[in-house]
Amino acid sequence: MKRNTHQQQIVFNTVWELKGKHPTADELHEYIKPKMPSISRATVYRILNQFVSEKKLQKILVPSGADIYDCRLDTHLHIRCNNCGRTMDTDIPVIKDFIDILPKSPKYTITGYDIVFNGLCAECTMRKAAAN
Amino acid sequence: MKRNTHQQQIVFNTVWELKGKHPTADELHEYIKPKMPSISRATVYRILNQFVSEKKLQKILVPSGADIYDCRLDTHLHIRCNNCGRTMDTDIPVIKDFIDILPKSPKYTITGYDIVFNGLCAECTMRKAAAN
DNA sequence: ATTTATGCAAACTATTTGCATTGCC
DNA sequence: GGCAATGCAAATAGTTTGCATAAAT
Repeated sequence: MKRNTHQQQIVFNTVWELKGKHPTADELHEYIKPKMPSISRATVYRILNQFVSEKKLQKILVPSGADIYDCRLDTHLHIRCNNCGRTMDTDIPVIKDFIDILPKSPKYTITGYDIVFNGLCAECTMRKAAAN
Repeated sequence: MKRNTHQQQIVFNTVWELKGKHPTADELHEYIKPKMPSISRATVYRILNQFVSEKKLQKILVPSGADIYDCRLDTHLHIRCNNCGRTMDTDIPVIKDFIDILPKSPKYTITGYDIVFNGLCAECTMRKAAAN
C-alpha cells in the first residue's frame, strides 16, 4: 500500500511553490534542504519520478541539461534562454494537438514529441531591447 | 595552425560511413577501435565537437540520451523509437523554416529549436503492422 | 623544432540503485 | 509489526578536462 510521507508532501508542495521557475531535481533538493536537512537527493529524484508516472507533475526533458519539473500538467512549449540559462514557459499555442498539423505519414507512428525552443526568454528579450 | 590527424580523418569518415545510423560518440568510438585500437574516447568526443563547431557535422540533442551525430547538415526532424531505441530520420517537412509558422510574439527571441518525436520508427511500424 | 592534438585518468553532471534502516499505516 | 519509503554511498551514463607525451607541419 502506498504511503504518505513528509518528504513526498514537501517535494510536491515545493514544485507548486516554484511554479513557473521550472526547477531541476537538484535545485529542488537544495531548496528543500534548509526546511528538511535530512532529505536526500535520491529521495527527491525518486519522489519526482513517482509523481510524474502518476501524472501529478510534468517532467520536461531539456536537451543537454537537467530535466525540469512543472506543476502544470497541460502540454505547453518552453524556451531555453541562451542568456540567463533558464528554461521558461512560452505561450506559443500548441494548436490543440501539435501532432495533428504534421503531414500524415503511414511510415511512422508518432505518439509524442519533445520540443524546446532556443533563444532569449521574455525577460532577456526585454532587457536587450532596453539596451538599444 | 590546425593540424590534420589520422584520428580526425577516421572519425569524419566513419560518421559518413554510418550515414542514417545516427551514432553516438561512444558508438563511433567502439566502431573505430578495431581499425585504430589506440584511439581514445576523449579524442572522439573532442574531434566531434570540433567538426560540429566548424559546421562540418551536425549534432542532434536527444532528450535523456546520448547526443547523436549526422553527416547531414540540413535541418531535418527525428523520431526516437520506443521499440528499437534508435533515433531515425523522418521526412516530415520542416516547412522551409519551422519558426516562421509560429505565431509571432515580440516577447521571446526564438532562434532555433530542438525537436525529437517519439513513437515507432518506420521499420518498427511496419513490423507491428505485419504482426496484425 | 615547435606546438597542436592525442591518450590516459580523473573529474564532472545528471540520475539511478542496492541495501540497511526508518517510520507510516 | 510488516513492508513501503528513506538515506547513504556507490554505480552508472554521458561528457569534459588537466597534463604529460606523441606527432603533424
